[in-house]
Amino acid sequence: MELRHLRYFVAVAEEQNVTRAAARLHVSQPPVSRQIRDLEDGLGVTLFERSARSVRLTEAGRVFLVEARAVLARAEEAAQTVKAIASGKRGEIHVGYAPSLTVEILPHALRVFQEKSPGVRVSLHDLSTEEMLEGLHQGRLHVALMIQTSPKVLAGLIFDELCRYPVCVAAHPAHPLAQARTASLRAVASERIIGYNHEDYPEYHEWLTNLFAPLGLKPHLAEEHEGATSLIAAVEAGRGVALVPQSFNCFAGARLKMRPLKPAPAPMVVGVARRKTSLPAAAEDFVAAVRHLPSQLRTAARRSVTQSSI
Amino acid sequence: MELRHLRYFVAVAEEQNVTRAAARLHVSQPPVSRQIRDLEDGLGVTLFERSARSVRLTEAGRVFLVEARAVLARAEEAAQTVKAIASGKRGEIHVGYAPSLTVEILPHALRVFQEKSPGVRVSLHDLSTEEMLEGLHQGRLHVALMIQTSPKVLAGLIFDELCRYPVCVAAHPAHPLAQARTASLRAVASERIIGYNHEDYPEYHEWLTNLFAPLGLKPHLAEEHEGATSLIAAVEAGRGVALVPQSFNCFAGARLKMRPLKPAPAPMVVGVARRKTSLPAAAEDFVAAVRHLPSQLRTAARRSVTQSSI
DNA sequence: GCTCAGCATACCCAAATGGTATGGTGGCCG
DNA sequence: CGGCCACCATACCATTTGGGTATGCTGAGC
Repeated sequence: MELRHLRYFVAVAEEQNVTRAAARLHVSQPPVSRQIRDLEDGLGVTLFERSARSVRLTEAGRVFLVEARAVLARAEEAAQTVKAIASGKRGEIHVGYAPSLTVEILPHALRVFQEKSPGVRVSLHDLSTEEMLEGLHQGRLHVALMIQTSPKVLAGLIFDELCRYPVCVAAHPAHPLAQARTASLRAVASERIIGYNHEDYPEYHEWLTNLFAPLGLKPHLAEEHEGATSLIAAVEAGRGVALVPQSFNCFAGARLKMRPLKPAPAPMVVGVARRKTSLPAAAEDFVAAVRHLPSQLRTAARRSVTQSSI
Repeated sequence: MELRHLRYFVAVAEEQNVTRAAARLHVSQPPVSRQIRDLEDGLGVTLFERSARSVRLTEAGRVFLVEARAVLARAEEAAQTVKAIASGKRGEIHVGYAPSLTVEILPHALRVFQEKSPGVRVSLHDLSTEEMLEGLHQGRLHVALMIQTSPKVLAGLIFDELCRYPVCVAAHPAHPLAQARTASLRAVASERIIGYNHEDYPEYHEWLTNLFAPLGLKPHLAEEHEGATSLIAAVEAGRGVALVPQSFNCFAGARLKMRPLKPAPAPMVVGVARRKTSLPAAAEDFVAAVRHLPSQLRTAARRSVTQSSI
């Protein structure tokens, strides 16, 4: 049994007439007769009572008509659904994100994307850097909004920069470092540093070491946290200071003070990562939406530092 | 798109391997590759990510897999359903019946039939003779359990006799005719006769006239009713007597007394009528079930007359 | 870098689909 | 009641298409 048989059958059943059905199907009459016969033979069931002048559905045929219509409708629906998904009009995408780095860009990206692709569900996953890399490789994630890492860690992935944030010291408002407009690395070097752990943030330690190396200093990494939330809590508790991108400012709010480092080291780069292998259209669309950030967001880092640093 | 495409697609998707899928489908590998390609072309959607070594579903393909399975399952179900109906294992049949004539045979027939065809629903329709004839011709009824009528009224139908009942006089228990063991036609001729109307019971009047004609008498048809229920009510009310088959006895119970005519005229024949054109298997089965009545039911008429007439 | 698993391509043959011509049958109208 | 016509079935041919075999190509793994 093929869908063609069902299409022919439905046409004949609806027209109650082989010749008209053939016209409707844009074929001649004999093939229709034969396909119907083949269908009946295949099922082992007589679907039409035939006379020389007419065809009429049998009881079994009447039931089969509704079944055949249902099958054809389901098939048509399947085709439509898959087309919608392939074109990015429908579907679901899984997006990993680092909340502390994306507080500014993610809401905007979501708004732009949902306007363009209202039928696509965006599933957001708050993950560590390592979890995002793993998720991308395993295919569980389509895209990830994350800190830029070295090319070797990004192997097999494509990373596009979205914005840069100056490195800041985050400290309790009463902390001495919070009293000046800026902070020096040298001053930070004598503080307990609250940082990230190695398992979840594979390049954080290396970055931290490299930051202090030019001055011949070594950071005192006093605590390692699993994420921004507990890190902020530790800093707020006065257990030390953290070196974080300026985007933390929105995230931590008034609980911490942020002070840019002076002289400013290389800024921290936030971007979107995805697998090199082809993505579903909806995920591509999401990347496109997130990539054309308004310029104010790209430079927002500096603006907002200015706003909050006094 | 044909079901074959879906079958091949599901096989490849499930095996994650074209070669194994081909083996499962009992065809060689190249046709499978091509059918998948044709399917993708037809849909305009890439369903597999191909490498030289493997095929993997795309996101669209993953969705299409569940859709394709659903379509195939629905098609399979349609085939099974229609086979079950054609073989008489499932379905619904519409049976017309005259309650007063079938009180004995219908329950038995239903029991036998439902035991043999538990999946078939029997829809019973309490109808007049005329309604049954019309229903059979229009196809609304598959079979009818009814009084035998003349061949010209049964044109296009097949009638099989099931049982015969002696003609009885039905009267109120206090009525003079109810006092003797039997009744003569001559005695009945002087009574008001409660009968059926012409529209619903086309041959009743003729039968009544012919019954009295040999004696040179004419019946006094005082009332015409639409069915047995109101006829019984009228007789019970003492408005007259009725000439009915002996099967009325079970139906009317103690409300009326039944007395066989003596000498006995030709008995009334109850049988099963159906269209000459082919019936659904379930309806054929029903006819078969109703036809092999146990002999006690065929002769029950006389037995039960004997039982109740004293 | 060699091997091999595994998908794609090329090409051929057979089967199946669709077309044309025609036969057969039953209803309908003159 | 007989001829006509509508309409389905059959016969047969042409074209398409599905399936088979042979083989090429590519990338993973040893």
